[in-house]
Formats: sequence, structure tokens, C-alpha cells
Amino acid sequence: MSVNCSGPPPEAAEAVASVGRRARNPQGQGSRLRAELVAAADDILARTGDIEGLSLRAVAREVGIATPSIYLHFPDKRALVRAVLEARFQQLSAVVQAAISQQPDPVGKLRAGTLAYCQFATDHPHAYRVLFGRVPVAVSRDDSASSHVTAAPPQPPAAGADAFGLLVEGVQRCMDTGAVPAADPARVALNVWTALHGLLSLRSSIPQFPWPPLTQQVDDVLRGLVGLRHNPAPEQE
Amino acid sequence: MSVNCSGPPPEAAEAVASVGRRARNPQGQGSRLRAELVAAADDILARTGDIEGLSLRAVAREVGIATPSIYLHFPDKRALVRAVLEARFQQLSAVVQAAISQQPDPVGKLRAGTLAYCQFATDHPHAYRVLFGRVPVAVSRDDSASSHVTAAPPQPPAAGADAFGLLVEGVQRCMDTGAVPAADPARVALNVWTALHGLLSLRSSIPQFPWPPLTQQVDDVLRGLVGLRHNPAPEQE
DNA sequence: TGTACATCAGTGAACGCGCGTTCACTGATGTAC
DNA sequence: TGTACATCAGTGAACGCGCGTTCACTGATGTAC
Repeated sequence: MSVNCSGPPPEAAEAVASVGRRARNPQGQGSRLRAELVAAADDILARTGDIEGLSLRAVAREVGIATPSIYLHFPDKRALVRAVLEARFQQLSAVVQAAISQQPDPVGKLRAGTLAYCQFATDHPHAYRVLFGRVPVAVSRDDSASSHVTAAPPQPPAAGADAFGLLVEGVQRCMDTGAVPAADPARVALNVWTALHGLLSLRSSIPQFPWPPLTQQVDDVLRGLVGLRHNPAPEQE
Repeated sequence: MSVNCSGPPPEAAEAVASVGRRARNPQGQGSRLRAELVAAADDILARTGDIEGLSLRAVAREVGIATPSIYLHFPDKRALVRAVLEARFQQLSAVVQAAISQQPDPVGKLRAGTLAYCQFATDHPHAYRVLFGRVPVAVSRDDSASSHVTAAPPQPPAAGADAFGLLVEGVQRCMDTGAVPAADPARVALNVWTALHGLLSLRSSIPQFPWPPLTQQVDDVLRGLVGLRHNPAPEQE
């Protein structure tokens, strides 16, 4: 296993985290390993943020199995990465939905949803980067010598589109109630999303910058780009 | 200079771009190779956007020398990467300064500067990603087995800080002339920068998204976050 | 004008590493008779 | 109740690859005498 976690955790030690051979799953439960593999790969990506640098061997080490065992559950490396991305997108979506559902009015929903999105990115900066920080490799230059440059990674576009749809809907509702000046909700939502993405990714790229409180920036964005005047609890965060 | 000047300069062509052995530099001119190395590394990064994936062997191949020759000019890989980043930061800074200097009034300067910044990022998306898209690898977990995960790459913070200083100054001047509501210029500039970064990096990360024209988004940002009412040539771009 | 020598700009082979993937295999567990 | 067999969840060794870096070297060019 890769990360020698100084103190061995007493119970989970032999299953997941220790150096010795892990206990084999009972018959019919082989797919348990699949979940462990996804969790381990996700763990590594959450630590490194480097999707290209993820290696099957590191995943196998983390789980405590031989590397070829991964091929019992995934046809290749891309399939494992895809599974990790799907799980993370679902988590992000669930977190945002939960935050929205706890607020009664459209303005509260919009603000809670954006803050939840930002909280996810702040809590899991590397995971967020893995989800949204990808530049599809372009030219490839028909140069077979450098063809080991992998193509664009699998992107579950549906989940991302769904999340964006939520934002458009939230903006629309605010406009419907008159809480916010009427405009093209898709255009406004796009501006908000890109602005949030920018402050989130720069915060994690340049942590040494003297960043102001996150909620201040988020509220500046909502006020400037949506027209939200409602800024509850100004001393918050 | 680092940035590939599209048309191959007639004489340098065989020295840089071909497969055969390149002509050796005359004595006293050994540092020419240094420039070629930086240009080749920059070229590769502009194609891949992947700073971790850059290999000295690929750079040597591109230039047409043996890999160890790189060590005549750079102590290691990090030093080469640092040189590339410095050159790109300088280019970005120069482009923005030039755009600013061509406008007479503060509002025009602010808009031209931000558009130049965006144009740079759009023209060289991978280079832009290399400059600003980095997440410093966090934990490292004192695990010698995975220590091949390189530490944070060399970042010339001065150049970035200078560019941001320009933006703060531009916003301040607009406020001074009353073209824009008075506020904390550093706070406003930070909001603008992060918003621009967000729309730029998402545009290059998710090119399949139905993006609106760049200038529309930039003007939305300047209007919403700075209060710029001046939107010249609305049908532009 | 000739020659020994220093310097400079590189080269080629090799090191030890980690990687994705393939292959033939093992050995515990369940099942049919 | 015993036994042959199938299945399932893995393993260990090996493949060919690219990587950063080190090392001893080469051979053209300049310089001192």
C-alpha cells in the first residue's frame, strides 16, 4: 500500500490500509473489490489532483491487491477513472441539491446552492480540479512517438449539464418572483458559474494569495452578476 | 523567444524542426541552444498543457540533440520549466501592457487590458493553463515510495503580481474619474480577475459547451462587477 | 608557419525506476451426484 | 456422507515502454609558443 500511515488504524488495518495481504472477498461478493478500487483511486486523485499521474499500480498498492486484479473489474485504466468521475459528479450534485432543498424561498435556494457548490470545491480541491480542470489534449501532431499522450479523459457530461440546469432554474425562479432584475437566465447563470469556477480554481491554485473570505466573493458575484441584494449574515464565514 | 512564431524562419528551420542531426553551434554561441530548448519546451507545453507530462527526452527530440546535452544549460528539469514559465509570463505581461497603452482613457484601458488578457488565454489555452492552472500537490504524506510526485512547480510570483497590480490600477483610475462607482479597487479587481479566469479556463476545458461570444461575457463581467456602463461596438466579435 | 594543447559543445550507453497490460497459474469455496 | 468438479477471486512473473540523470567519451575549434 502506498501511504504508510504511521499509526495503523486498529480495525480497518488488515482490510484496506496495511502492508500484508488483504482478506479475499467471499464468492458472490467480488464486486466489493470494485467499490474499494474506485474509493482508492478517488482517494489518490483527491490527494494529487493529477488524473494523468494516477497509476493502476498505486491503486492496487492502496487497496492491497496485485495490480492485475484490477482487470477483473475494469477493462482498462480509463474505465476506472470514468467510474471515479461519475461518483464525484454524483456527490457534487447531491450536495448541491440537499442545500437547495433546505431553503424555502428562491433567493435562499440560489445562494445556498452556490455556496454548497463552493464548499464542495473548497473541501475537495483536487477532486474539483479533476472534474472541471481538464484541458482536452489538442493536436497530437500525428506523431506516433508522442502518441502516449492520452486523449481527452472520459467526461460524464450529463451530470455537469444537470448541475448547470439547476443553476439556470434557480436564477429563473428568482427572476419570476421579482427578487432579481429580469434577464436571460441562462446567460446570467453561465456568468455566475464561470465566475465561481474562477475564484474556486484560483484559490486552490494560488493558496498563498491573500484571499478574502469565500462568502464575500460569492456574494459579490451574486450581487454583481445576478442582482441579488439579499446578503444575510454579513459577518458569516 | 519561446512562443512559436507560426511561420518557420527560413534559416532556423533545419536547426530546430527536422529529424536529422542539427548543426553544432560555434564556440561562444553555446547559449543559443538554451534558447532553443526553452522554445521547444514551450512548444510542447503549448500543445499538451501538461507540465507533469513534459519530458526532457521529448524536448531533446524536438530540438534534435541528445538528451544529456540539456544538462549543459539547465541543472535539471525544474529549471527548464521555470525558464519557460518566466518567458510566458513576460509575454502575457507585454501583451496586456501594449493593449493598455494604446487606449487614451481609463475605461478604454481597462477594457482593452482585460480583453488582451482574455485574447492571450484564448490564443494559447495550454500555455495559460500552465501558468495559472496549477494545483500545488498537497500532502506528500512523507511517503518515500510515492515521492516521485513532484512538489509544487516553480512559480514566478512577481510577474503574476505585477499583472494583477496593473488591473487594480486600472480599476482605481476608472473610479478616480468617476466613470465607475467608487469601491475598494483591490476587491473589485480581484473579483474581475477570478471571473475572467473562470470563463477562460472553462472555455478551454469544455470546448463543446455552447459558449456565447467572449466579448459578451467580458462585458457582462465588467458591467456587473466593476459597474462599467461603456460597451462600445455591441455587435463586435 | 607549424604544432601542442586547452576548451567548448556536444554524444552514446547505461543506471534504476514506474508504468499498463498480458499470461499462465493457484487455491479456496460451492455444487452435483 | 463423500467426492469429483466447476467457479470464482484472485496472484506472480514477465513484456516492452519512457522516464531523469550520470558517466566517460569525442571531435571540432581556438590559442600559446
